[in-house]
Amino acid sequence: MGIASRKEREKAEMRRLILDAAHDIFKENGYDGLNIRSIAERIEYSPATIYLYYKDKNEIFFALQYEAAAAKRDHLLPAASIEDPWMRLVEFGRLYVDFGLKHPDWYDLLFLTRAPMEHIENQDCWTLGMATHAFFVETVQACVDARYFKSTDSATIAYTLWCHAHGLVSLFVRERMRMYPPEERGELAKKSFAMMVKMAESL
Amino acid sequence: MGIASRKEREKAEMRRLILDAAHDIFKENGYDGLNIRSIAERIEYSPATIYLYYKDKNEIFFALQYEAAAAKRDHLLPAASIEDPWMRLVEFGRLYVDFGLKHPDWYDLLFLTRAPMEHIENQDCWTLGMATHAFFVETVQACVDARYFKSTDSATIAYTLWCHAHGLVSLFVRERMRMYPPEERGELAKKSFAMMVKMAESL
DNA sequence: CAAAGTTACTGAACGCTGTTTAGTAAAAAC
DNA sequence: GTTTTTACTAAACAGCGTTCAGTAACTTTG
Repeated sequence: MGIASRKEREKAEMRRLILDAAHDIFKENGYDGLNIRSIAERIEYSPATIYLYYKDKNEIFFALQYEAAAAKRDHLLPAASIEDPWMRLVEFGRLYVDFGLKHPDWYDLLFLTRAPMEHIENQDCWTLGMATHAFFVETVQACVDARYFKSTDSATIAYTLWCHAHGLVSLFVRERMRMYPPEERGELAKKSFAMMVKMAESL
Repeated sequence: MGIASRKEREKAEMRRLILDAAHDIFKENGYDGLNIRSIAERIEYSPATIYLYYKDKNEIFFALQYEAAAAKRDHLLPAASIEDPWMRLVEFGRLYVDFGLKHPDWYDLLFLTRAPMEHIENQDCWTLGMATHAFFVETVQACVDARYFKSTDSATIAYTLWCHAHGLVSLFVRERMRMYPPEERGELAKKSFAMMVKMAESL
């Protein structure tokens, strides 16, 4: 029992060690700088060893995505405690955009990476993301229930708001805003968010 | 003179040959399937020959981006002839989303690829994209001038509309809509676009 | 405690990328 | 006809994800 459980613990520790290294490298050098050999070098093991703990690079990628999803959830958490559904929705949106602009690499990992989406539905990161998304949709539904909107199509409302926020962050993250001077971009994002809130009020 | 100009012509033809091959491979196998060796094989030259006509893969990538930008411009062209600025704006938006959903690979190439953005401002594809973007902003301005909106901040209006359209297409292209059944996605996109139009009317 | 069996790890390789270099054969210039 | 320039390629390099045979340490067994 003792030895078996120690082995199990060591296995988990090693997986953690690998993931932490991957995490650090990703933060320092982005997705492109992250490769098996760089992880191996950092933890002072051979590249082959990585494969004894993770099936392939995708598995590490999914684990990283989970970290990002958890960070996003934590970032949005303060909004959850706001009583008024409309205020909660606005703050949720503000924090969503804030997360994207503050952590472009993580937002990228979560929403803009092409990577291995094949079976992402079965991954923890997807489950976690879904929970956050469900909370968002529920908040919109709460607004509908409280007659904050004329429209009652909460699904479309939620989706439309998400499209705007996601588009806003995506244009930032993938640097498609070069037609606007860098110093104006933040202001423009704020104005656009405010405009969207205003528009939603008269929805 | 004769020989020099023939050589020049042959050089241009070869560049065209390479680009067409790259274009076909991209359409068939996506960005990931596109590599120097596959281009070389298709045109029946050695990989090294490619480098006599294009500095590196990025240069081919930029040329492809230009093709995509041209295809997008052509797709949006029908909107340009609509007299009424508001009708023109709505049709422009509709066609923009339509282009993204019909040609996800090209939209990806234009707006979602991480790739070499360093000096894209100097590239033809950027210039072309800017022209299209300028037309869009001008249309919004025309709407403002014709008092279609209460707000007069045309820059923010244009940006907000773009964010929504871009977000909508991006979520499709990068497959982040798996929480919605496939058969509902198209309908949801349509509803969301209609909602955004409605919201813009009361802007 | 020693022998046998199992586990953890690695060096070296494979096949795939983008890219460079040295060399060759044909075309052009003289 | 000789020399120079051009067009092209085979082979290699470095870096990637991944696999495999082999080794050394640890665990179990007698």
